[in-house]
Amino acid sequence: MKTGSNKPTDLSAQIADAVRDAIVSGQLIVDERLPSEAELADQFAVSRSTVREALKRLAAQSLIRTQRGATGGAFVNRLSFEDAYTQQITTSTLLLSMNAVSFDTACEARYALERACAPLSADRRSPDHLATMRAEIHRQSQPGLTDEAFCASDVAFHRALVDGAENPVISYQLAGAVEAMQPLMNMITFTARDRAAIVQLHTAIADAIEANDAVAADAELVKLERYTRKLAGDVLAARAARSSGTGRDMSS
Amino acid sequence: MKTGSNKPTDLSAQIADAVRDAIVSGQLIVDERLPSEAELADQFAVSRSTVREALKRLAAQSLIRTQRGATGGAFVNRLSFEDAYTQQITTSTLLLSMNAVSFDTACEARYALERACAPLSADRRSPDHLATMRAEIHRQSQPGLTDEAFCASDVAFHRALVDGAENPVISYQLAGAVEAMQPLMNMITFTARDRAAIVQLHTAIADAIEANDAVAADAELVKLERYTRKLAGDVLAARAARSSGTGRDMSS
DNA sequence: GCAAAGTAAATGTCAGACTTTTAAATGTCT
DNA sequence: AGACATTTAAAAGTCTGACATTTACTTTGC
Repeated sequence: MKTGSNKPTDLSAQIADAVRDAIVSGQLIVDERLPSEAELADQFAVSRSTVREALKRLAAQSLIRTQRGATGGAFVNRLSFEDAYTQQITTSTLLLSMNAVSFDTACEARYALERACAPLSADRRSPDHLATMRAEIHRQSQPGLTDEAFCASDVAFHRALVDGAENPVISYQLAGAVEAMQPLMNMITFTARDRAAIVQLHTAIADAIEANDAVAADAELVKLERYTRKLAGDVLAARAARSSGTGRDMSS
Repeated sequence: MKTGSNKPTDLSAQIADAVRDAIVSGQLIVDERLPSEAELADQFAVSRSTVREALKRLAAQSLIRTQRGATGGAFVNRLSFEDAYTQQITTSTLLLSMNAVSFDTACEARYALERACAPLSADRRSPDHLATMRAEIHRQSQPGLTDEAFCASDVAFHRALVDGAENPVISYQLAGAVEAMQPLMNMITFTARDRAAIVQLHTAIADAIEANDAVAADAELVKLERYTRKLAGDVLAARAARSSGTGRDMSS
């Protein structure tokens, strides 16, 4: 696949690739110390600056961490779920915002994946997750809430639903799908009626999860997806009616 | 959440964060050119090397690309799905290999998500996807295949299934879940009987997808998941029987 | 024996020079 | 005038050497 000899890239990129391969292939194990910058510079026959640029690339991917001082250096980093979450979220968000992904496509993906973990969540959810869901529903019922805060609470609600599956890998995978939707949702202005409808659907979902009723949870999620897409469709239609060519819109 | 003033991090990290924020928040748009390294060094009142290290960090996340020459510079990069795929895959793979995730947890996540897109795939799959699936099944039936090649073909089969949903966001999200399983699967030695069973299940899945039968596809995926977990469980049991403390195993 | 001072090794930062790449401006020939 | 060659300038890429800062270890002095 990657023949490598594609383009004679930067030296720093080549070095970063070499070290990355060593980490991914297991030649360098977690918490192992890399040679010092000076030694690496010798080994690769480049200057220290070049090595440093390579190390910064790896640090940006959380593959290594660096410590200063006498026993310091660059160490292979244990990629934490938390780090992976945040990376996933930024990547997903940018992917959606930069690639003219239609609202429908993103929405479909999100609800398809979310419905996948609803049965697991219905089976395993802890009181904690339920409490979070209820708390977010309550917040969403507050009248003074801005649209942004409403969306943020919406995300928190769905995160709790996903986390209820008690599977960190699923939580990680869905972090991107759920959070990346928020900027898209922020384009919608929620009327009081919209909010009431959403709160009602959220309540139904929470009820189903609490009752360990996977089928009901799925059904309510489908309703919520339909409602969300309808809202977005209305926004789109309204925009199209107002102006027929004012920059970027939400569709493809 | 992130108060920012946590630790007085590196200058290069601070600068990278500042530029990243500008990109994510939309202050810098796709293909826009950043100031030259020298100008950035002036603006942030640091040396050019420091700016360069910051830019390398961003380049590692595919947030910017750089061009040499007269009209060159650093440009905000449109994050392509392809780039996002590969990032997702390395991150997911490392996450699993470094965090003592049990085979069952990873497997559950993968099949939960894969089952989520089976209905979509059954609905929309193109002849191309079907052809790929059939081709991979055929390859898996070849006798001389190594275990690694068998696993790689397995991944390709499932990728085709996922891609059949014709939703790039789903394909992106599942790339990690599917590919990251391969190293774990590679620990299994497949007997001829195992392979035959898997090929049969794959065939059933392909048949269901071809017949637009979402329910059947889901059922076969469940069977495949069960079979896979059983295989892994046997490997685990065999190891536990042989030696009761030889380094890392596949469980938590 | 223990605390303070010193030392060494490592990363972090800086300044400046040189190299390479690239596009555009300029010049030259037909 | 147009096509081709040459020069030039701007930018990233690389190298060298120096200094600053951090941190663990060692030595010294009491």
